[in-house]
Amino acid sequence: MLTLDQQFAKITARRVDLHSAEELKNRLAKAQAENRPLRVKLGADPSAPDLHLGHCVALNKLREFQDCGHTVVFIIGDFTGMIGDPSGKSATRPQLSKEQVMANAKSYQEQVFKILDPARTEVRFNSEWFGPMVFEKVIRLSAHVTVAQLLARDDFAKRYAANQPISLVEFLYPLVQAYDSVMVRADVELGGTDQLFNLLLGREIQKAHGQEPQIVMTMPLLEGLDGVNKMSKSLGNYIAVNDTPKDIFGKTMSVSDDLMWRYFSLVLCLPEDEIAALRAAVANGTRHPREVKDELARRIVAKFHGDAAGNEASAEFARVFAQHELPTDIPEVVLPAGKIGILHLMVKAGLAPSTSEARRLVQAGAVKLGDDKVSDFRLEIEPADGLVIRSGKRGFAKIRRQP
RNA sequence: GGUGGGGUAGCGAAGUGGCCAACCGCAGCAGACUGUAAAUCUGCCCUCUAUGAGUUCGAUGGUUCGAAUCCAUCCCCCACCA
Repeated sequence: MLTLDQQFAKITARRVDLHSAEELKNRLAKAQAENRPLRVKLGADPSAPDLHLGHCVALNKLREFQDCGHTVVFIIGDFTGMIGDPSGKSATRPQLSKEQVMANAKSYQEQVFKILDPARTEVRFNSEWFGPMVFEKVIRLSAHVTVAQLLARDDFAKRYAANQPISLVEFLYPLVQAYDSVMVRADVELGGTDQLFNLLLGREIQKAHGQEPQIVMTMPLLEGLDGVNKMSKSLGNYIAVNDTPKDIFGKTMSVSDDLMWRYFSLVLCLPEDEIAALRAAVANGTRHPREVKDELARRIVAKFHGDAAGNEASAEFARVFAQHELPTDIPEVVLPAGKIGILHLMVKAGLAPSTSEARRLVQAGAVKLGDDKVSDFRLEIEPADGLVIRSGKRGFAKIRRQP
């Protein structure tokens, strides 16, 4: 059992904002005195069931709360998901059917429990309270915020200044999220730094409902594979928790050296002093950055697929990219007898989306048949069984002749 | 309701009768360099039965030898004023 100070230290590690440290200490003490766990809330949008490492930053934190004995209240925003954004302006808020929402929620839970402890998690759907809500209540709720307050939110402020549209729906969503906190009686709410406004609004709305305001804590946003933007599905710079070990490993290896420390901290929750030691080792040349990154990648794979998968992915990676050997699992293309043009062969093998693209690849010198570089895109071959075509560094296909 | 500004390839953004498959930037892909790094440099970046052809510039119809560009109708978006 951790002391209150130990709990506090664990819980507040890596955070950005905390409102307020004082309140959190008091609340932790009170919880212990009353022998009840804190209720720690996290909201999830049910439109995108692809959980990635960016989401893990907050999930890891929730897990730390659980390890201290607290309860996570995981809210699935099915109500808002089913409304969507009727103005059609937001790609992140498509309108979803009940079935879709349920399906997404299910896969959400499967993914979330790779990190969270199901025994200490309460899953709630916000349609439970928003479904039956009457309009009068909505209006009363909206009376708690002013337009100026909303416009103070960073992204709204920017868009407003740039004459970009902001729909009323978007104005309403922070209120929805805030009211969730009231309904689940949240003690703490967690989010990325971009959520700060919404989380703080939760405090106001709770106070208005006679509740003690939740403690608000924000976590850093993890940069994605491009090293600049926050990791997100729409930018395609993400590592999904459901990616194959091979993909997780490969993508992690492409993270820049500068950024990898953040992955150690935010994804693996490695203590700061250990990270500092690793950095020092790399800086003074005792350890090679590639090797350290290999360890990072191995551990991330292990987190989701187990240690064995991590080691395997590492070995496979070394074999294919360091020693330039063929991977063990090359997809096969089944071909009938007869000649085939190289471009069509590539499209058929899934190495290029169109013959135009295949031609570009050939002209760029990216294509190899066996060990020979293909220099003429008009090349026609009589494909041999077992012949390997390569496209770039990571495209492989093996020919299989139809008998 | 009024006024003004818009809708161009994944995104942003030029082009306002032929030189336009459409400048440029970002993203993406490949090559070089490497540690599959990152950064940098170079090339590519609608499709195809491919030194040619086909389909693109909100939609439809029209003018013209020729339209992303002109005209008509329609659809959609944005800001400002009320």
